Amino acid sequence: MGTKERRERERQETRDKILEAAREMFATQGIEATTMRAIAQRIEYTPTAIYHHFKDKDALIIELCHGDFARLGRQFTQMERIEDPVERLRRIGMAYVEFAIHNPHHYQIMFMTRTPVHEHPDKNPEEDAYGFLLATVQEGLDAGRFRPELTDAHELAQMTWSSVHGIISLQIAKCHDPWVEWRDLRKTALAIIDALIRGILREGQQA
Amino acid sequence: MGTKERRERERQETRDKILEAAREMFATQGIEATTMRAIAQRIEYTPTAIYHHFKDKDALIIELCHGDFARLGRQFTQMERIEDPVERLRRIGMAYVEFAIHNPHHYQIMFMTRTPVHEHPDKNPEEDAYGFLLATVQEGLDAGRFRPELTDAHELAQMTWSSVHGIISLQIAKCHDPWVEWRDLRKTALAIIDALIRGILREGQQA
DNA sequence: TCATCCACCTAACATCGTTAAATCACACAC
DNA sequence: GTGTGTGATTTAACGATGTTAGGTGGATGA
Repeated sequence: MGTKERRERERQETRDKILEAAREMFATQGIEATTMRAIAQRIEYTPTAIYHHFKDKDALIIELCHGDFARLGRQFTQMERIEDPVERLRRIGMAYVEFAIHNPHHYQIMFMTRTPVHEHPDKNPEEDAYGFLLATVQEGLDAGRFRPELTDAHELAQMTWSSVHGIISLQIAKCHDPWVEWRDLRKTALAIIDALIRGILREGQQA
Repeated sequence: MGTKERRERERQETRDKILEAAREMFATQGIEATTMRAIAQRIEYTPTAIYHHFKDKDALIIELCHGDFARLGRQFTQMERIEDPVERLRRIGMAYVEFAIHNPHHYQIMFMTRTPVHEHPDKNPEEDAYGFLLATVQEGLDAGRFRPELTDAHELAQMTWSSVHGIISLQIAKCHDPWVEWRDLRKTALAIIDALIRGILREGQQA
């Protein structure tokens, strides 16, 4: 008799309903403005019901981040078939930008706020976006594509990552400030990626 | 009789005490964790007293930001005497990094969070850090130092700004995450600035 | 002397995340 | 069928937050 299984399934269903509601409300209203009571009301439950499925609001956020990191990682691994590691680097950068444009609020949670510790998931390579970037950089390093003074894969990965993150996060945080004439995000991001790649490539390796 | 002046001065004094307390508590505990009640207790006032000097917590934050932007702008204008605009660009970037290292919490408020509208101050050039960056880039542009496809001063300013902001903000937000082996901030930032500048300079203009 | 003013305080409100304890529905043992 | 759990959900509340209405008290100025 599968009553236990059904119970488990039902439990999972309401858990998913919570996640789904939280996901959309975080994305549209922002994380701070989304209250536990509001999430509960949305799925026609009582606020306390959520605490039966998640320890607290942070746990809810972390779980959502988990899924988002996995999605981002999957986007990256689609670039696996690109032979040239430098070209792959460029494409990773643009995929990152697209992710941010389509999920600005989640981007903010994932990369712009101090998340509560949040240890690494199960190192599943499909979800490990940073690992994929690191591997790509290492490949370029092994092929001798970069300038001789750049030998640290982590440093190179962090350089490329942060240079796209910079323009994304500034525009997310400051897009409404009138004292900067913002340019198109995709265009500026591409210019940054191109400039940075030019700047890290060994002489004679320019595309 | 200067009683009116004295009253005004006294008012200003407690106002400054509030600002000073808030400044330090924001810097050490973080902005969210610093409560209005705590600020009040620190200066031995009642929470409501603060509201006699500032409309609300946001107004307090904005006022502090104001001062911080001015400080940053003053740091920048110290580079005025550097002749070469490209070298000045590099030095601006490093000054920006130093500012962030010494004021991480304020940096977070100034550049990593959506501040409530916060219109531009009085365009005082001494406080307008972005304006100073923009002027430097324009100077390099006029001197024909950059690649021919890069003609927009705002785009160039945003490229250089965001590439240093990227590594700073990532390390501030994610420095405790164990899934990235962070490198020294100053070193990585310098590598990024150098790479980016190499990547935007016209051929034959390399330092 | 007395009304005024203004900095400041007392007391409270609404809302937040969160928790202890009660309730309710339903599967199971006898 | 009747207790007996068990586990999902609710009721009611707690403490903390930002904030506000209304009062207090002491110096000012006529």
